[in-house]
Amino acid sequence: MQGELHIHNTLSRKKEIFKPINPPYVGLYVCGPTVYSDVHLGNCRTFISFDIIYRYLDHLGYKVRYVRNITDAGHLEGDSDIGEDKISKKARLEQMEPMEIVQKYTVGFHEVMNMFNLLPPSIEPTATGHISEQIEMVKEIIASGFGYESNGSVYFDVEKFSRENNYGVISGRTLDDQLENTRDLDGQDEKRGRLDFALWIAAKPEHIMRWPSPWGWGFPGWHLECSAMSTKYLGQTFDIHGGGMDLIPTHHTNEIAQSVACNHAPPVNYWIHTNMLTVNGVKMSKSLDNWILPVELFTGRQLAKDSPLATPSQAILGDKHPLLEKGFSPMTVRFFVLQTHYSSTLDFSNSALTASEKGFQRLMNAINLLDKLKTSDKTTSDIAALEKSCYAAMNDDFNSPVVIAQLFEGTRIVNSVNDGHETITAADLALLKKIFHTFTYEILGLKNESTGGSGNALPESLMQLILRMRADARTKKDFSMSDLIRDELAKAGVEVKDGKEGTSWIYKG
RNA sequence: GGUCCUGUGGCCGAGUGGCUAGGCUCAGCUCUGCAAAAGCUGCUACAGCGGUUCGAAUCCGCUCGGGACCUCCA
Repeated sequence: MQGELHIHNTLSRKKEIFKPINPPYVGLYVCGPTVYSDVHLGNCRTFISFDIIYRYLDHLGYKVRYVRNITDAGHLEGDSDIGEDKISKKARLEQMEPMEIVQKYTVGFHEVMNMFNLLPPSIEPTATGHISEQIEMVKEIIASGFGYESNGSVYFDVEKFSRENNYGVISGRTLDDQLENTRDLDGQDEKRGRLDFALWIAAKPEHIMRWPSPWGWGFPGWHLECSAMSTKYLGQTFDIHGGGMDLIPTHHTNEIAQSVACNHAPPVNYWIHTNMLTVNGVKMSKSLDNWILPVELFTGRQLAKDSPLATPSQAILGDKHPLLEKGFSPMTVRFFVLQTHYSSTLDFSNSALTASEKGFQRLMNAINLLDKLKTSDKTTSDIAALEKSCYAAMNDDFNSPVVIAQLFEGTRIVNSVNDGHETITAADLALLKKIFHTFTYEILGLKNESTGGSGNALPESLMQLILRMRADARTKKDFSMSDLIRDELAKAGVEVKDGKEGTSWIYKG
């Protein structure tokens, strides 16, 4: 009824018709954050993108098991497999237990996801909670001949794997190309091949985060957790795996190799990768100094240097942020993100955010008007066609910008009916309401932040009183009084809108 | 250096062979005590050069610009 869903698959670099392995069940795995620092806006962009993918699959009636991991161990600092665990390092620097670091940033992550109105995943497994599964997987890989031990660490033999498998199946790169263009890294004596990566890493006694294994005390390699946990919860081959496109050449390449070596089956049917968020055309990343934290974006101010906790509710704010002219609400940011397709780079700028803020308010105003529209015996616009266009857009690889364009067509209809330029039947109005609610709230996951018109009883009755006094003043041509009321309300964040049917108001904050 | 992606109107941003995307800005009009809101109208673009085609922003080639990955990164 809603047509076929097409998904751009990184493996084929083409849009393919989505066919689940075991309908109506769908397995969806997304690489989650490493909780050693705050999530920045670029991370949020990816998770927002997969939130609408999850929501739309759910809307289509699929029973989705959405797994998004928390990486709380095994992610190395530096550019080789001999560095320090990022969480251990942060714990040492902040003089905290590693699990305190993990807890602190996990709580912050959840709070931000909540502000952006993301649905929680079905399962949110942690790497440290699945050490034994990872050890079992390493054993399997060694047994299949693709892993080898060296001084208490275990490495994956990429060249051997490549003889029978396409190691670069997802990156599109050949082994020769990768061998030629890989830097020589220090301290790799333990590895047989320069592309080999760590499955298990031996830890020195002073290392805080370490676990016993058949190869001695150590901790798992970064790529292993996703293979182990996706296999455990979604099976050896599952439907969709997602993540940022910067994960393709290393993390996902190695993840596929491990899974194939262990399970002898391709792990994933559809790979979805989101593009990067840029600032002035350059990727926002943790290593560059151009990142913006959600709490900074919401307030327009910089996080104070001595802010103890990075959860938005506990943050201490300092001066105005150099990249921000003002603060933008979470839903404005979410709307801004969804106005670009997930596969395109999204460039951050104040003017683009401001444009989205106004557009989003216009959309919300139209939704607020829906309940006040008068119906007649004829509809002048094709509402059914609008619904069809919305589904067509979502089915075309989750094209949220086009869905939004359709919702603005709906906005135009609502406003025209409200102005008396167009008419709508009761049945079509019901359909129009359904379209707005389904796509704006349910699928795009937006919510109305402003409380205007019909909201709480007390502010509503107070506002009606004030607006009646203003109307009286206007009737008596006491315009200095009516304008004073309007201007003072504006200062308080309340915008009054005079229409043919009287005056309405909205709180803009 | 290698691999890949990309260049759309004042700004953001869809669109992969023919049919006005959309948002924001700006100008005019309608409505209005004025303003705002809303509606209508206008500004009608596809980096440059060449090729394929009846027809290209869309396919191919070259040139120029931007970016990503190759090292931790969503």
